[in-house]
Amino acid sequence: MSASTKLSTAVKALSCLAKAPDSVKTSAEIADAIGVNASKLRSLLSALAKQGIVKTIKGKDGGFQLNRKCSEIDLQEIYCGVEDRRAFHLDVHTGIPAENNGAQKINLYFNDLFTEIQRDIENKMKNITIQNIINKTA
Amino acid sequence: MSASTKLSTAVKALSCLAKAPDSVKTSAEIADAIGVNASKLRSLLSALAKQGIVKTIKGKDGGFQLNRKCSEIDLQEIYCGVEDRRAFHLDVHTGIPAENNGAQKINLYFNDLFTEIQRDIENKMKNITIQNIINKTA
DNA sequence: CTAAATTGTTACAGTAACAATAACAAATGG
DNA sequence: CCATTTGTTATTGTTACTGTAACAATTTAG
Repeated sequence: MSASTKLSTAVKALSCLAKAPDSVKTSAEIADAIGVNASKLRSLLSALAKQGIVKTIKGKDGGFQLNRKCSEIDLQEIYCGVEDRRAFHLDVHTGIPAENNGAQKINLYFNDLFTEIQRDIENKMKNITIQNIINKTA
Repeated sequence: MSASTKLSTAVKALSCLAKAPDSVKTSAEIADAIGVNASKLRSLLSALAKQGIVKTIKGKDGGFQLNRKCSEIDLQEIYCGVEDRRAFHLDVHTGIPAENNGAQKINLYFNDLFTEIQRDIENKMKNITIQNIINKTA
């Protein structure tokens, strides 16, 4: 799953849970509703559980449930929970150095630039909550 | 080659050419100087030639040469020349639709969001020229 | 206590993507 | 004609990814 696909899948699952915040839904139910594989979804939701975004209930009659209000869950933390790397990670070619310090300096330049871009993106995502998305897609 | 790697490699090649704007360098010379494969570099530079960023000279004593001043080449057009997709392409999971219009709406939402992010990135890159990078990494 | 259900994680096979290189046709100039 | 260089395609090995299955661990019901 690409990073951006994980993000959108997680949002679909969360907004599915948001339809009945007090009930418990199994991974199979959610997976069926949003059209993804239940096993993949479980690993996604278990990551969100570690972030405290959802609550998991094991065993018979178990499943998943929102752990917070939709207005208190933003895209940035979903992303960070679901992906080990930083948001929209970019990389440069760290090829052979040789005595070639020009290429190395350009690598450093791009590392800085990409870091800056990532920060911009994360700031943008911090301001978008699940509730925002539900409102816009209702 | 990832998109971001192509971009940084292209910048290395261009700043290598910029060291002697009036001379012609072969792909082998440039590849050796920046530490990448000559064949890969040729396909990268041939894309930049189609954009009018570099000039190519085939045959004996041929090679590559800058076609414009460094201050008139920006990162955004390098990126677009070198990558067929748009800058830092992101995608959503376009899984089975079923009667499931909620998930589809979320896909549309993310398509819009990612498009907006791409536009932000491209605007940022438009303001950075090869000359800027040379100055900062000199 | 036993059985059923469910999460959480690992494994796996098949496929796709990628990297690095090689190879060669096309073009060019001497 | 020949040497050289680009531009493109093919090849090969490796890595990554996808979708699925399997199963241990956990929990509740009865």
